[in-house]
Amino acid sequence: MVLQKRLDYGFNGYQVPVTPKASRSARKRRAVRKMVEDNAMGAFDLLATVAGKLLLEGESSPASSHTSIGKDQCAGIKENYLAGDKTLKAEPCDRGSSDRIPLVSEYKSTGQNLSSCSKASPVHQIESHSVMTTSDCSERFVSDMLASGKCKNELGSLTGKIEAGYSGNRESGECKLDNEVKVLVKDETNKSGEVVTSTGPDMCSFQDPVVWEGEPPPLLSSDSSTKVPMYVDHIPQRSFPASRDDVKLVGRDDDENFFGCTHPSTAMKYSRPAPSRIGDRRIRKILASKYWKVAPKSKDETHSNSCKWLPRTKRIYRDMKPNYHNRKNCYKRQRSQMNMPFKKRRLFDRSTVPNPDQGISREGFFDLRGKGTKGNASASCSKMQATGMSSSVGGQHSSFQSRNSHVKLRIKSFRVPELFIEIPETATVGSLKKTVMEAVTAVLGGGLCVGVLLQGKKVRDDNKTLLQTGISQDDHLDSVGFSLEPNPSRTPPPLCSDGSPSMLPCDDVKPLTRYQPGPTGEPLPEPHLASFGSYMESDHDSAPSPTEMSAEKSTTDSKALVAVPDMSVDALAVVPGNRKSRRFDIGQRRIRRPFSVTEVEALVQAVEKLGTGRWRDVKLRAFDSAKHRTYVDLKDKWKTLVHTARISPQQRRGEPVPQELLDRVLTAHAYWSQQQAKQQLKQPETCVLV
DNA sequence: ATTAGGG
DNA sequence: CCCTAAT
Repeated sequence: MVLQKRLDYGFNGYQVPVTPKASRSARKRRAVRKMVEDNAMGAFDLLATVAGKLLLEGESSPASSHTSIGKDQCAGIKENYLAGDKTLKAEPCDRGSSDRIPLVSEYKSTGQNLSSCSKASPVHQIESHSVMTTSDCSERFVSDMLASGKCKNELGSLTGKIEAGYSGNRESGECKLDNEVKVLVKDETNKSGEVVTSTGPDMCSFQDPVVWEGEPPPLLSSDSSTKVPMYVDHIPQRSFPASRDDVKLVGRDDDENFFGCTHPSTAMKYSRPAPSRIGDRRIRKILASKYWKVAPKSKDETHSNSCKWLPRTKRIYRDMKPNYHNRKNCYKRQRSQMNMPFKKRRLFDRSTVPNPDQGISREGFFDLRGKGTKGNASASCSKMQATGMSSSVGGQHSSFQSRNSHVKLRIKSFRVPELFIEIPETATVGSLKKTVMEAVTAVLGGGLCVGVLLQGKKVRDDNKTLLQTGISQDDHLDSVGFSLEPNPSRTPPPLCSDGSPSMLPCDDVKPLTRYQPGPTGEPLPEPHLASFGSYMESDHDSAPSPTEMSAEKSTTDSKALVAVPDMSVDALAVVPGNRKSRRFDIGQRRIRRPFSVTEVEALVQAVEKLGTGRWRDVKLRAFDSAKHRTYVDLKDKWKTLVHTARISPQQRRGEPVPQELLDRVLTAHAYWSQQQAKQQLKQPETCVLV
């Protein structure tokens, strides 16, 4: 059975954690991994939650998958942040449907905002609650929002409220629900934070929770947005353009200090009517059970138990819980961890992680979504999006007189394209979840690149300035878009949007494929491998510009971004359009890509000729075009092949490797082992001689 | 950067 | 597949 589903995420606001500059040193990168994970966790949590039932509730590893997503997602956001400006936001996707379902939304400032209307309303409560608690970390927010059973129960009503509010707004004709993600930059000092944002006339509710340590930022007043307490320790002295409708965030650029925490906010929209621009921001119901067929259990690889190479996320999460500790401590810990061995660090993380998740009700959100989306699921379901990772950047653009040459961009939303999943009817719901999660993780996790579109055309030259490309021009602001594109090196084949039709149907019921790896997977020596390799071409590490990625169809739905002139003139300079895509892969575990028989064949052949111990050469010889197969991978594969060949066929798993090949493996292995032994004996002599 | 081996 | 250690 093949399940196809496009996932749309609508997230409401989280502060994107940023990690220190990725160092070329893999080591350093690993070092920050932990940090990233910690920070990303919260954001992702929210994201994942919003995403719907993707979460692996209970059973296996709930949080597991999100982490990875969060990491990259966040990385991506940061990417945008760096590339664009300090103000990036993401909003729920538009679906062209009339109903929009805000998750934790923001409302028009027109006084329609719910919170102001009913202080006693659940919404209000929740928001307040969140605001208050968020004083810690984004994670906190999420947990708070979802955790308490109370919240859970209230969500239902929240939904109602939201809808009501929404409709009301619609009538007014200018109401927009705007869920956005805010990127906040926090200062290392961590003293007081807050930020930004809009403040509606009646945001009293928000005020309370807000605790200003020190003097309130000067910018608050003029804006019509909601004030939200943030973890921003330091707020830049500069002020925001008064007319800005959205929340802005300010912060320092230094990567090293960039240590944001996500944070949702309930901002109100500015009253300026700008309906068309935004379009429907409906959050699509994601995994409506209705549309997902679930089948009875079947054990298999789904339960990664059998998989020795359990993805890190799983491994970690098995005993790790989201980290919802206060930011300060968070920071401290991270810091302290910097000095300990990675291994130890990991353990440390696990043990220290509190256990916040308890009682969290993800259902709440889900239900909310479900209700809101009403019968649109089917529509959206069938709606295929040819574009791979299309993203919609939307919003209105405001023409601010720029005092300086800065451009502010706001990304309204990013959409995750279809995922094709093939899973036996006998699979369990749990395995389905895992599978989906894996697929999602794979996409968001490591396979994304950001593309920049201008008037529908991709801007490939990363070195051009915004000015040169025209992105900074007011009249072009509407046509600037960003797209999330598969990062060849990491994107799991299955995800390629429209891509190869081969992956769609897949009638042959395979044992239990993850998510139908690639074009029914046959990367191979000559032709296949080559093509495969080319497909996976650019490697993250070398992938210079996201924009270079191929993305046939530029996002049609990419809308305008808000460009807001800003002061920090150097920001852009700091983000020279080259190779920062590296950030995407920080701490991201590679997706699992089982070797196909063809690949095995190629490997065996190469090893027969070159022998073991020359993996570099093997790689060059047989897998040169397969960028995702490193010599280490090949070595590992050989190792497993040898093992596989030695065990009984019954014990083997995965795609069966022809016995013939296994025999060759043993033969070759024996031969080369012998050769190696001989060398060993000779070696001493030569040494002595020399 | 490679290789080797444990996890 | 990851992580280290040793080259």
